[in-house]
Amino acid sequence: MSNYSDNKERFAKMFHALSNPHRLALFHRLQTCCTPGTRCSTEQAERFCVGELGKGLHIAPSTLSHHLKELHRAGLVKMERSGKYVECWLEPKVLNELSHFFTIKNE
Amino acid sequence: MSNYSDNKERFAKMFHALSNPHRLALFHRLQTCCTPGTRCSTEQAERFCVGELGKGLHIAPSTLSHHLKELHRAGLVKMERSGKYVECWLEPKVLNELSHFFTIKNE
DNA sequence: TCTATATTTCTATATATGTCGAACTATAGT
DNA sequence: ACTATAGTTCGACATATATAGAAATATAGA
Repeated sequence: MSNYSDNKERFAKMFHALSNPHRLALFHRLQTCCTPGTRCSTEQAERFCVGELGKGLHIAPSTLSHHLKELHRAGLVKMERSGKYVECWLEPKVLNELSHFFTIKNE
Repeated sequence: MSNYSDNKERFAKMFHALSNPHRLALFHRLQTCCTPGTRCSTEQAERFCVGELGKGLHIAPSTLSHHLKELHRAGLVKMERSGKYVECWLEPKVLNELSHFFTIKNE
């Protein structure tokens, strides 16, 4: 189990990635596991391409790319090219780590 | 229930506060609900004074004060003067909010 | 009141970050 | 090969941040 002591820097980097409102919005968009109204059977995050993710954020493509790179480097977002597009998604494992991080410790 | 949409900026500020390794260490020290070996009955975070929190971090008192102020302004840390000291602690409510933030949404 | 301890505020400075536009790379379709 | 679309890299710049030291404030105790 990934505890804080072994991952100080890693957690700090993840929180840094989430500290920018634009990046947080991107992350949040990736968190919705299925289209509204439907219900996912698996706890699987959905995939979005870069352009879709940036919609409504009113930032330049270069800025969008920069922010997704930051999220990727922090280990929060997976990225893979698929033809003309680059797909982005979250690993549920990382979300669980983060969720667990905020439970009060009984060391 | 405090959802993301109503608290975008607030969450970003909390993550920003946690994005610095020194602040993250301070936060983590506050997370231990009781002294090692013991077991807490209540889910109550412990109180530490500013000086105690800074031990082992090797930062100047002014820097320590600055960081705790950031954590406080982000709403993560409560502070109250008690005589010569200033006591710091976490609100379990905020920890729960953050823990919940990382669960996959079924919007 | 004087002193020691705890903490904060102020000021300065080096470094990091967010942002964009221009140029570039990758891919698909004609 | 040419063109359009998707996305990235690079360079520049304005702003934000981490840090420390010096000075100030708060409190307890002699």
